[in-house]
Amino acid sequence: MATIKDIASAAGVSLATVSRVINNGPKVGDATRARIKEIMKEMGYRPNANARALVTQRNPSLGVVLAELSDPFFATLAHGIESVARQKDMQVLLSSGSIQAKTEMKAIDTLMEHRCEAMVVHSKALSDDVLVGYAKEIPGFVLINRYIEAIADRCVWLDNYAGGASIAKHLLSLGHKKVAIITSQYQIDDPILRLKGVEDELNAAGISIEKAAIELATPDQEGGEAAMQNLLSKGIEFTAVVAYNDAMAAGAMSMLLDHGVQVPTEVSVIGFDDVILARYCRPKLTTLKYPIEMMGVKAAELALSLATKKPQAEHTSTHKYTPTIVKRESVSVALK
Amino acid sequence: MATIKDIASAAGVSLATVSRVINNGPKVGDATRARIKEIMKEMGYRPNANARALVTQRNPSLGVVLAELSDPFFATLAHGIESVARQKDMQVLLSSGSIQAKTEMKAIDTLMEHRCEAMVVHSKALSDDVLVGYAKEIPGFVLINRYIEAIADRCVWLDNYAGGASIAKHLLSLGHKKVAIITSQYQIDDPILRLKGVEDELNAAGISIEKAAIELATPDQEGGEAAMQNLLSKGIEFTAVVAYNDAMAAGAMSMLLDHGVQVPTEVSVIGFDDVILARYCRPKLTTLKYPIEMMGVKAAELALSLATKKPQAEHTSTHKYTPTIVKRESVSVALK
DNA sequence: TTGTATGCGTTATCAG
DNA sequence: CTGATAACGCATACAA
Repeated sequence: MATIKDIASAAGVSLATVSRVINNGPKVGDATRARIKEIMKEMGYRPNANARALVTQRNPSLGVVLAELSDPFFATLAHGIESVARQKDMQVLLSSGSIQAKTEMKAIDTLMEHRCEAMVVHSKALSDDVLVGYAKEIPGFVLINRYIEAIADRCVWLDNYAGGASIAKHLLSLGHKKVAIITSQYQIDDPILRLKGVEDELNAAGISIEKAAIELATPDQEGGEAAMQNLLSKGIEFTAVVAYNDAMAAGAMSMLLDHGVQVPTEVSVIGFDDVILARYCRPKLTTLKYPIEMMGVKAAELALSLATKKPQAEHTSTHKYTPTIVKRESVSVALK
Repeated sequence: MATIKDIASAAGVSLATVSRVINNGPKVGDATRARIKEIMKEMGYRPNANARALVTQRNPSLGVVLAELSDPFFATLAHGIESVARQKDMQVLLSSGSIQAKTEMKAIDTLMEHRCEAMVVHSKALSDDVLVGYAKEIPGFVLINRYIEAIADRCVWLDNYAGGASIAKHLLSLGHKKVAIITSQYQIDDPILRLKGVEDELNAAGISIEKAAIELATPDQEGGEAAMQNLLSKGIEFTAVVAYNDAMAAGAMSMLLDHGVQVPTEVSVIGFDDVILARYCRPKLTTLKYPIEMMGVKAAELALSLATKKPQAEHTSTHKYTPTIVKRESVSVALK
């Protein structure tokens, strides 16, 4: 592959001159500039980003680590991030962490080795301390979907507890008293906080959820189905079920429908996230909107701004988002 | 950030020795090796991937360009690709092309500048010639979801025509004679070929589709809804509608249901892709399985193998996939 | 306006 | 076993 040197000798000029036209340097004669550009086209010259990064001491790229790309939720997040990267002419380096401490750490390390100046990472498996350590080492390090006190200004996160609480409020307002829970078997903070939000609010209204009415399963459709299956076969009574996310809600709804239970007439179902399928399933899912794309955009912008050591523009010191309820068809007033 | 030189002087050895321990070089004393490793930990040393790529003349990374990450279809594709990259310790560089020639080209160019040794690209907007040009220049260049004769062995693609044909066959076998089409307004080859497959097969059975029964719209839920809306208000008669993809099918089905038309009793609906929502919507969508993740894996492996100039192992010279029908609930025998 | 020289962090080729 | 030293491709301060 042609290098800057090849171009230089082909054009009969020095390296420096070629370098100048590449970078739109100011002091180059129009004639030479044109000629050099011409030659570059002919020879199919491509600047070597690695060499440039080395000498420049900066790699205009944004590292991203998330759990599973196949999950529509993360895909949407990635889309948000990617859009700002593209707009700012940043290359995105992507790694999957798959919620395992070792993998997540390796992903971040690799990104660091590439010296990408900004990174937004989704990590559930790594400890606070480790993450704080990275944050200290990398100016443009931003955490998405996680809140750590010590680096609050580097976290873009959702108030899961508030989300749980507003679900409970909504259900309460509709007269529901018997509610079942279908949550994730992975006891990371998201499901824990959501559940606590629901329970606290319910308790405040004098309602408590029995242990048996809480099912844990994989946070996907299959999990939702299995959980509902269990609930049904245990003979638990409920007029509403709150699911950890839309996928589980959809799975639960499928199972309900398959068993001849009407939704929402007999049982109301509420999800979380408002991913695309919430609008596709029948009945359309009432859920909580998780503004994940917006948060991805925010996180990317924050990371970039932090990386370029901009003044404290973005340092509002808190980047909390609150989910809002989206009322569709799967929730109605309690029957009994 | 600490460099290899810093480590060397801190350890009182030469650069070469440090480099050796980094790369697990063979000839280093155990004592020195241990000591150097220790020092590297202490100083938080991270090899600089850019410098390494420069001198090594190889960047162990896989470039990926696709249309829209937010689309579950592409997310699944990306997931397949990413999984093989991770397994082979390759960093993935991701770019979105958004189906615009300029953007797609820029994405590829950027990837080239980074000298990634393999790339799998999804391009609909670029011309055959341009793509062939890239393929010639980049050994590890693989095209996904597109077939170009001249570089057949670099294409991992789906036989859309055959897919269309098998849809028609299925419908025919169920006695459908009046079928409407909802397709994409973007007239790239996928929709064109699928449609042709359907029409040819139908024609062979003596059935033709009237122009008015073919609706174009955006290839998403909204498009599907709008298209069905049009069909309905034009008073077109049909017992089956074949949609360009699952999203449009789901949209169409929504609209049908909203208008009190039973699916599949009165009208059958068939999709394409078998993305996740096909299993979530009610009735569950009968569709054609597009083995996109598998194809992503294949494309990535092919690209990597091509890049490392492996023998002609993978060069079966054709990487065609054929979609297969997945029978669920949205299609039944024709009513009338 | 253009050229020369130096160094960015590593690897690799030689010698010791 | 270990140490100099020359690239790698490019940007840039300093000369001319």
